[in-house]
Amino acid sequence: MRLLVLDGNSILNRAYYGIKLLTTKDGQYTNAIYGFMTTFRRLLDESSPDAVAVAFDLKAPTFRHKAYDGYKSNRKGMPDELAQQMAPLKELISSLGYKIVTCEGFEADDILGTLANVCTENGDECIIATGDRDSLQLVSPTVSVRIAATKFGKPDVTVYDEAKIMEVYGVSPKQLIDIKAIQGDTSDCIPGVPGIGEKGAGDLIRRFNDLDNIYENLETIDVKPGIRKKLAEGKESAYLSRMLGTIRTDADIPKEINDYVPSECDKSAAATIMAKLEFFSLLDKWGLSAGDISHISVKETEKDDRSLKCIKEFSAMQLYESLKGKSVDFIASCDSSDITELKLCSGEEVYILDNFTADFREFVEKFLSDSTISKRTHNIKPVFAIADRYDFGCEGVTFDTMLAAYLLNPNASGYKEDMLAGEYGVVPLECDEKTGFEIFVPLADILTEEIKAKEQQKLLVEIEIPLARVLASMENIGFAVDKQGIYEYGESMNDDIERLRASICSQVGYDFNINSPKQLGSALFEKLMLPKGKKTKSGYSTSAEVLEELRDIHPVIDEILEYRTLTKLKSTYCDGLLKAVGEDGRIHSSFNQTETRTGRISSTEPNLQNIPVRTERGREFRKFFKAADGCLLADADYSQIELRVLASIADDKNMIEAFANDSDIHTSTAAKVFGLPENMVTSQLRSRAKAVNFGIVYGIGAFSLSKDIGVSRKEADRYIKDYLKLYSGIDKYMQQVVEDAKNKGYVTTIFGRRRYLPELASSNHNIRAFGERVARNMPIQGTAADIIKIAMIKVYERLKKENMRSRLILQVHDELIVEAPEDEAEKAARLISEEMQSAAELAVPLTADAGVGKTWYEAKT
DNA sequence: TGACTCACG
DNA sequence: ACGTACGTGAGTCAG
Repeated sequence: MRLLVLDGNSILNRAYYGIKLLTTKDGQYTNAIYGFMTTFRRLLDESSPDAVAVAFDLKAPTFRHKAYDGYKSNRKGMPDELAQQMAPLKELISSLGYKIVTCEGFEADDILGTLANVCTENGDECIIATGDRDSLQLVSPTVSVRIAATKFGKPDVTVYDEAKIMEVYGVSPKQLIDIKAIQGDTSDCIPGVPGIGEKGAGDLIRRFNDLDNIYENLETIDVKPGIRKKLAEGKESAYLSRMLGTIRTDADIPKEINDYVPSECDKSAAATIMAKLEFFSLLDKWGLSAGDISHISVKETEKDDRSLKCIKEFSAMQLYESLKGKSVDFIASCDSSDITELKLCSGEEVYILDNFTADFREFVEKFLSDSTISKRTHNIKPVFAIADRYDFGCEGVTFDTMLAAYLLNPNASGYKEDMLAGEYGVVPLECDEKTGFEIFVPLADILTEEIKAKEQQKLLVEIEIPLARVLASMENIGFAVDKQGIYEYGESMNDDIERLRASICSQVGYDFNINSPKQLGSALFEKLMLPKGKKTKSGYSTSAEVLEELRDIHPVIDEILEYRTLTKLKSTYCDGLLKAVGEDGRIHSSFNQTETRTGRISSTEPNLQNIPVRTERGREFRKFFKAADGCLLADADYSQIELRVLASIADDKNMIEAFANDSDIHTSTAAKVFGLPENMVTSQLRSRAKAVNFGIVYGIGAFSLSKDIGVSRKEADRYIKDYLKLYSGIDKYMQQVVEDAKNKGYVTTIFGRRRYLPELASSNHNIRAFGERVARNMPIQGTAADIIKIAMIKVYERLKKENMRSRLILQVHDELIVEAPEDEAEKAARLISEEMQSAAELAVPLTADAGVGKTWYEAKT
């Protein structure tokens, strides 16, 4: 038999400190449970035990030896964020079928010791898993210890058997107790022999075997007089320490291994707990699925007495007539280009229509385009896309559970319906058939209430839902590219890349893969012995930032940077984009509306929001992004939208005035901060002021600012102080927003978009500091995101209203691109910048600069 | 699959 | 004493 014994407290503790704080949206902390479960899973997979025991302290702190009151008295109690994770974890472990073991008067350690002892006696194999090195003393021929740590959020396990302990410590497991008896352990309040530490203690035991032998022969052993004296004086303490440091093996717990064989997993209970904890990614790893999540258990009292009934016999067109003016929920199944099935729910009646239904096409078009029918669904964008493609309307959409759930909590990892149902405690309706509505209807009802309660109705109905239509249209239209041009550009780089590769390898002295940070690191820092800068988790950093420092030291560095630039351009942009060109010669990126925590949209497959621009060579690439034949591109971007939003939110007199006067904000800032007239501001001073302005938006620290602009930390600190004195409204706002966030647990944009900040409650300084920066940044970045979303909707609607053939095709956070027939292009450019400027009324004017050109390169001003 | 690097706002 | 700016996505390596 093989028994796996976990030290629950210790592993939970390691997980807590190793993983950034996570919470569910109700504020239940979950990071330690998550880390524990990942480690647990890994231990099970690695050791395939026949039996498993999870040991916990009964209550913390317990006293192992009443005789010594000081024991563990200086151990801090567990932080509350950790303590409240204990109960759900135990529940989860039990529901998965594993035994939890506790024992009055004994710590988890002692349970480990007792079970290890049982196994040693019976000849069973025992694997102890803990985060605590104390347990290494339990190792025997049949007992091994796995030290489980959570490093950077990942489980990490080191196996210790007798040989490994000998290799690391040079002693047997039992001798570890004697080393500790001399060395002591402040965290456990074990005094040891004062004046002798790790090195001395190890040395003594390695040479003289054990504590008894040392004291029996104290006068004759070969040690320095000072050590002998300390040993003599510390004798009593040493023996006390040995007693304290010895793990007990007599806990009163079941000693039959068969008692620990896992019982069957209660799938429904386990999946439901995981859903409540929002651990959807764990379901699969524990052999569970979303289908196991029980929706019943949550709020029995609020059970809905509605029930649904599937209507089989009906005529599609009569049904359509009867739905006019009603509220209808629908679930559309789509293939790559069309709706294949449409399920409807009106009141308590459910209808299912598909390709075999008579008049299916006609019904779909009439139903979707009828604005008198108020519609709710989950994920409306693909439906808008189909309606757009076949040019029938899709009107009357009043609610989207996916978009609503995103607004309620943009931190979630996903927005699938069954996940949401688990999260929001949905109780399914009674239904004579599984249709999806038994979950969807109550979910939509709950989310509707939540959205109202949080006053996000307008955000949903006036921004996100209309935006989905715009995004669908942008995806359908795509961006025309010069495929041949991209290909030739890529081919033309091959020779340069090969030349650089050969030159770099010859300078290093051997062939290696320059793309591998590991191989490059050893080439630079071991072969060429260049001074190493920052380290990463797995070796030397070879980032551009580090290499930049080495530029003057070795000529190969420039070539590596050049090589990196070229291969990046080739693989990500040439090869990557070519793969994404559709049969129509256009790139149809996807725009994700529920991805970012700030409210921005993101672009994937391919990402068109990171096409190079900062260097001329990269910017050339935009020459391949072109307007269709007979068309031009009109491009407009906001000028300093984030700083304008900041000036407005913070209501800062000085900054508002600067924008009102249409000053160059960075020059104006420099002039004021450095006390010069504007015409005396050098480009260096301007660029420093610009860096401070950026830093302020990001939540700033003096260290990062100094690194960014290459001044001393002290000087950077001065800049920030002067800046905040000058812009005192911003100073006040930055303090206020963090305080509010700590009180409320979230921050908001001026349009009511929220982001929850569990990080602010962390006891870890770094995590908390991160939360504070986010609190300062999100209202700014998020409000800017809201504004451009409004602008996109306005541009889309206005183009339609004016019967123009120009179409919005891309958004890059503060920039919009429209493809316009040549004769409309100038008008389109004016129209975009007008709509962008009037998208929101701030305390400062919004400005947007527009340009027109055949390619993106030309159009961008 | 995660780490690293680097492209963008 | 610690670690170091906000928000993304993609390609590559290596375990």
